[in-house]
Amino acid sequence: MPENLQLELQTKALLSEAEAKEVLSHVQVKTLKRKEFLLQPGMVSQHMRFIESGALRSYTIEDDGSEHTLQLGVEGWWINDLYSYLTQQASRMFIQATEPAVLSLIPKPALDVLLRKHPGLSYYFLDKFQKAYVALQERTLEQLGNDAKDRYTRFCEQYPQLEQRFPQYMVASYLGITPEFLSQLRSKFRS
Amino acid sequence: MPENLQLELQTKALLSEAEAKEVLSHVQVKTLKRKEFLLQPGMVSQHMRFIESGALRSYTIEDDGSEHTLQLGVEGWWINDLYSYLTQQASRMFIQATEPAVLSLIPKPALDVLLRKHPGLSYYFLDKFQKAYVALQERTLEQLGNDAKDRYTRFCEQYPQLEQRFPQYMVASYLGITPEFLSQLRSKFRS
DNA sequence: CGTTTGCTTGAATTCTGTCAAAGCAGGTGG
DNA sequence: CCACCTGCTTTGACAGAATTCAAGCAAACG
Repeated sequence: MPENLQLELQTKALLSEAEAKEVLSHVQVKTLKRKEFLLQPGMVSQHMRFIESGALRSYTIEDDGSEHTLQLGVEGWWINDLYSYLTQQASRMFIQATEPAVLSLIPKPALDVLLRKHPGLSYYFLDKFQKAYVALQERTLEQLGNDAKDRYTRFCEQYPQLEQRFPQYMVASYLGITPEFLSQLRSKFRS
Repeated sequence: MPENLQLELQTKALLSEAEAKEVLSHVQVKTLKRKEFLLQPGMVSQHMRFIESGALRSYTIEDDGSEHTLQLGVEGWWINDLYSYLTQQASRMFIQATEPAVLSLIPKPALDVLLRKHPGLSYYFLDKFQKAYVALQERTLEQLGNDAKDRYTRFCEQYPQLEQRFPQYMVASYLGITPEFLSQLRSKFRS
């Protein structure tokens, strides 16, 4: 069932087919309908979550009711509240399917054992973690100095898949602007 | 000499005095004059760096010449380009003393060995990494939804030490606004 | 179908950046 | 000790960027 994860493990984590199968033996498959939640505030993230198919986003809701999008993800990506997963503390985020989705979940206890057993897997996740950190740093620097137009064009260059796949208002909330203003930007671009 | 680091190791990493001394035996002390650089683009970060005294900031310079401040730090804090340190790739950042400073440097090879030897030290740095990640995430979310006034007031609440210690234009560049506008905000606050 | 959900548009308003000028130190050299 | 830098801050006028609010429209959904 989790073919994409197996492919990822063999081509990116460089596991043998047997090793990959061993990892997969611990995997639970989870199917989500559109708008269904994978994680909600108060819950503790118990799994590493790989998107086999579909699309999800993680976001917070502030006291004033505004939504802030932290991550958008599609098939082939990992999506999680890393803070909650690593510290086993209550999350403050929502992770919701924006399309019907299928996920492969690796329970944390099982993964902890597997990581010690398979160095390739450790390197893979260490690399993922470092990249997540750097990406966040990049995003912080991006937001510091560029106006909305620049941030939007860079977003489109960097993630052409996402721009078309998610509703505009989610992209807007990822970029930190209002949907109305993003609509204006887009209309300027068309002309 | 590195009394503050010893204190940190014993009270926060919960090392015994003997363990702390062992770590300190690998430490190099580095003294910086005001405006001197600890790291510049192209260099690889070879050490974990603890600020014994003084103040530093890390920042990037974009193609258009604008500066973006990533971190401000004072005595008792760690300062580094974690990306460069972890991956041993060339940095793209400046780290510069904004006041005369004294730092304790732990070379990466020595620290790697020490981490394996002293679980308390591992937990300490793991916790630091996680907190760095979460802080970055918080900052990203902060920038997404709040206007400059709110970001500034939160900054003052969260880091009252920093607000008084660094020139306004650095605080402005940390917050992602112009120094002139920060000046206006401040004058509004006084009245 | 009707309902929901998301997108577009425009006008008024607020927020923030730009530019230029002046003020205010702290440090330096004479 | 003073005069002069130099670097940083303040101020104000203005332009541009972005939000808010309200209305209408289109597509998707059940």
